Amino acid sequence: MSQVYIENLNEHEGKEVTVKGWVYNRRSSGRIQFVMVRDGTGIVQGVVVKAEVTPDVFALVEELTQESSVVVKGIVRSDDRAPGGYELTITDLELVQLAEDYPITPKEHGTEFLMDHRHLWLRSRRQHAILRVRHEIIKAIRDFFYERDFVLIDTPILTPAACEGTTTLFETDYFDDQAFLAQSGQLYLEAAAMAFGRVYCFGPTFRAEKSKTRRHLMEFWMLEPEVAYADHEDNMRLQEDLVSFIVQRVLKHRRAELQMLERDISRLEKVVVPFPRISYDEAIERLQKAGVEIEWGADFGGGDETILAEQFDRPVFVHRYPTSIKAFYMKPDPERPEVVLCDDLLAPEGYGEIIGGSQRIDEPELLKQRMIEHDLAEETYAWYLDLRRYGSVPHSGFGLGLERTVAWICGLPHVRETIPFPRLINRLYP
RNA sequence: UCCUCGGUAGCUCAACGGUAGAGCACCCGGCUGUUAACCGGGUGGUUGUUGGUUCGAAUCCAACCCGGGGAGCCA
Repeated sequence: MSQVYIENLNEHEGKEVTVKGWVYNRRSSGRIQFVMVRDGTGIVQGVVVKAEVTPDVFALVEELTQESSVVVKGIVRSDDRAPGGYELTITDLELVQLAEDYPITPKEHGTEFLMDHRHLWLRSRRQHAILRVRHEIIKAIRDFFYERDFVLIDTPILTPAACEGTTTLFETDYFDDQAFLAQSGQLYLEAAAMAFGRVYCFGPTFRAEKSKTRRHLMEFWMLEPEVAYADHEDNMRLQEDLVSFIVQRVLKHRRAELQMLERDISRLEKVVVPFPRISYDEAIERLQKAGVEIEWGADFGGGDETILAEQFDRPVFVHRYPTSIKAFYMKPDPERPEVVLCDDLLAPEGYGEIIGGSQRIDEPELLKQRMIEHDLAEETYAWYLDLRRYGSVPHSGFGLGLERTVAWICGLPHVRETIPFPRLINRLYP
C-alpha cells in the first residue's frame, strides 16, 4: 500500500490508504479522538475509535503533539461532519517524531511573532493558499511568454554598476573590486532583445532603499520582458494581455485558495482587456479635481495612485510622465519632448504600481547625452551604447513586480506574506 | 531619515497611581462525533532597558532599544 496525498483522497473512497504527514490539531472525547493530519496537499480529519484500534495506538494518539510527524493508515470515508467532506477512519498510526511544544498555536498571533517563526508559519493554511497563488502566477507568466515565443534570458545578479542611478544598491566585494546586487536586468535584456528579438528575464532583484511600507521588500522578484521593434503602444498591449492572462489563470486554477483568503473574486473577474489609459496630464487633472494639491511635474505618491486607481474597475495605465522624473533611458515623445513614452500600470483597490514600462531611447547621441546628464560613467556603459551603434531599433519593455501582483490578486494588505522568506528593512531572519 | 501608534505569562490581550489577571498553549483528570471541541484543577511574570517623580509606578516623566503603520523612494 503506497502513499496517497490528501488532495487525491476522493479517488480512494472506501479503501485503506497510507497518508504521510504532520499533526495539525487533535481533539479527544474519551473513547474517540480526532486528529487533523496535513501532508502539504491538504488537511484531513482522522478518526480514532478506541474500540477499533489497538490500545497502543490509541494511547499513542493521546500523546501526539501539534506538528508531530506521523504515518497514518486508514479507510477513506465520505462524511458530511468532516471538514473537507472526507475523513480517515484510522486503523494504524506510526509516530515518526514527537514534536516539541509548537510555538504557533491555533489561536491568534501577532505579525512580529509569526515573522520570527516564518519557517514554521509556512505550514499554515493561509500561507499555503498565498504561496500556491504565487506559484500559479509564476507558471502563468512563464506559459504566457513561452506561448508567444519569447526566449528566457537570465541576467546577472552581480553587476558592476547601477541601472538607474538614483536607487540605492546593495554593495558587495568582488575580489577586492566593487560589485552590486542587480536592481534590474533591463540593460542586459536590451542586449538580449537585439540578439533574440523577444526576450524576458525573471529573477530576484535587490534594492537597498530604506523603505518601510506595505509595498516594499529589499529582495523581490521582477519579470522584465523586452521586445525589439515594439513601440510604446505595443508595449502597453503586451502588459494588459499579460496581466489579464495571469488573473484568468488564477481564477481558473486557484479559486479555492482565493476563497480561503476571502478574496472578492468579482473584483478580479472584471480584469479583462482593454485596460483604460490616461495620460499623466489627465491624471494630474483628475487628482486636482479630487482635491489633491499637486502640480504638473511632480511624481505621484501612494495615496495619489490609490485615488486614480479607485476611479476604474480594472488596472489603469498612466502614460507619458514628465521626462525630468523618469529614468535616463526612456524615449521622449517625438511630439512632446517634455514627456517620455512610458507607462505605469496601477492595480485596483489601492495596490499601486505593479508595472513600470517604457520605450527606450534608440538614438546613440541622445542616449549619450542623457547618461552625461545623469552622471553615469561612460566606460561602464560603453557596451550599452554599442547597442545603439550596431543596428539600433525602436524597442520597449517593462518590469512587473511579482510580490505586488500576488498581494493584489490575493487581496493582502502587505507584500511580506507573498514571498516565502521576506527581506524587509529590519528583517534578515529567518 | 522623519511622522505616528505600540512593547505586561510561550502566544493574544486586560489591569491606566494602591496585593499583576483572563483566554489559548503546556501538565493532571473527565467526556463515543469533535469542528480554533468542551468541562474541572494546576504550572507559568525582573510589566522592553536605564534613570527620575511619588509613601507607593505596569500605570506619570525623560532617554534609549525593539516592533506595527505611514512619508520619501520605488516594482
